[in-house]
Amino acid sequence: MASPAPVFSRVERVTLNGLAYEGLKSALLSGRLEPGAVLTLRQLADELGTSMMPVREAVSRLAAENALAVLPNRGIVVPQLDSAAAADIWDLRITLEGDASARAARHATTADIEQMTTLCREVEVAGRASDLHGALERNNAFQFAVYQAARSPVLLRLIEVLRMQSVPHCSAAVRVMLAERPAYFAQSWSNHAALIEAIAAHDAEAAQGIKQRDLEQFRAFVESVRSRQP
Amino acid sequence: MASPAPVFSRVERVTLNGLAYEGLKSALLSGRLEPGAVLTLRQLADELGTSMMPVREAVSRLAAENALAVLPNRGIVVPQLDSAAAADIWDLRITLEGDASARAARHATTADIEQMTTLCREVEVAGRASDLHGALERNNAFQFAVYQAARSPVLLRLIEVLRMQSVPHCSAAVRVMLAERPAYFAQSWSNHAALIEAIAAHDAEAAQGIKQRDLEQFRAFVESVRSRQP
DNA sequence: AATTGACATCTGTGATCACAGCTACCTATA
DNA sequence: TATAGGTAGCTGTGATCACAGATGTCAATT
Repeated sequence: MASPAPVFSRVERVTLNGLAYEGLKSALLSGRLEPGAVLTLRQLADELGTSMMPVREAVSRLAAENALAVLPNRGIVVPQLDSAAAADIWDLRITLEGDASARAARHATTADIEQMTTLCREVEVAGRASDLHGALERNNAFQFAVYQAARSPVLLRLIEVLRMQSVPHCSAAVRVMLAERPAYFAQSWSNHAALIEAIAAHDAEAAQGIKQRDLEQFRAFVESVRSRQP
Repeated sequence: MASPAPVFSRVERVTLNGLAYEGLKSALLSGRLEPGAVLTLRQLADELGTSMMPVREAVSRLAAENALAVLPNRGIVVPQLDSAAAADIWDLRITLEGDASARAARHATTADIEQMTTLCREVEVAGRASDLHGALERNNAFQFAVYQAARSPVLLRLIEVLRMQSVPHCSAAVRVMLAERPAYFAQSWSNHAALIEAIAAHDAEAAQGIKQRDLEQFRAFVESVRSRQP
């Protein structure tokens, strides 16, 4: 039942191309890039200490995933979503992240649940310490721990792609939340606790419902902030 | 209500990079590339009459989408899915293509339904004329016409990504089907007719169910062929 | 004073070159 | 004859260069 004793972890080739991609992906997923922000290949290459070549392939990938947009001879921009595109992505996020939560409830191991619990507690600790940036990061890690437990690499990848488009669109709202509404955070903790509970009970439908309601709530919040400050 | 009279269609920049990507995507989606087939950048560049540069960016994108795999210093290969990966992709195809069919039922216009009907009839005509390759191509066009009617560019893109991984895995089974089981085709026509009917009636649940059953059937067929000839 | 034109400067795109890594073939050895 | 070792010929990766296109500035013109 256990694997036959993995003495060595498989070595994986690392390319500058891949590093550039991971760096940009992480910047997008953690909300460090604002919509409308303009980058250039040369600037990114300088920051990475490489030539333009690896960066342009990374950007090319991100552009294919609509996570970045290339302005012909003007630079690279983080796309600004109109409301139709945003709604499109929200709907799919709710479908797929709900689905992933349900699958996590079906397949999560004890170790998975332990990790979720740990991360969830770390979010809480960071929140209480008013380390909001840290709380956000832990929060992200928690959610991806859930999706990882779904045991579907393809689904995980799709969720990543959707989030790379969605997160920048939410970053303004997140800033508002951190500044004005730390109470909103507390609510999300209780959501997380309920989610873990459902997953631990292997109740797929409950997990899916909790996650979807959580996302709907957040979506409504983001939209209310956007309508307030256009 | 109508748009304000578009006199000129927006010009779109075309790059060799994009052309290479589209060419490879089309080859994958139409089943012209077998799993295990090995390509090289230089060969692809020669075929396109360009340098390696545009090709490698296109390949880089496809590799990021798991539609191609890069063997470090050995070439580029169309991935062979193990049964776990195949099951993963099938599950998601059934979810998302079912979802798209439901959305199509909600949003399809008269023009959409007309186009579906036309394409469906063309599949039938090609099938009767024993133009199996043409029938396959029309069949693909029909399905994407449905998904296009879902009015969700993001969902359409996700389906494309999944299909690029799935189609090569099915190509052997499709070959068997064309050779030995043309009757299977007839069945798919009736599925298509029922799907159009449900969409025309704006019955989202029915459309979703029909599409999902259709895919389950095809999945079972593909798996039976694979287990027969490993 | 307003408008038009040209130019300097920046961008991404594509081509070419250099290089390290992996295979597979082939030879020399036991 | 079987095996080990070396080498030649591929591969993708990365760097550098050349170029066309878009933009914003600034001056000349009306």
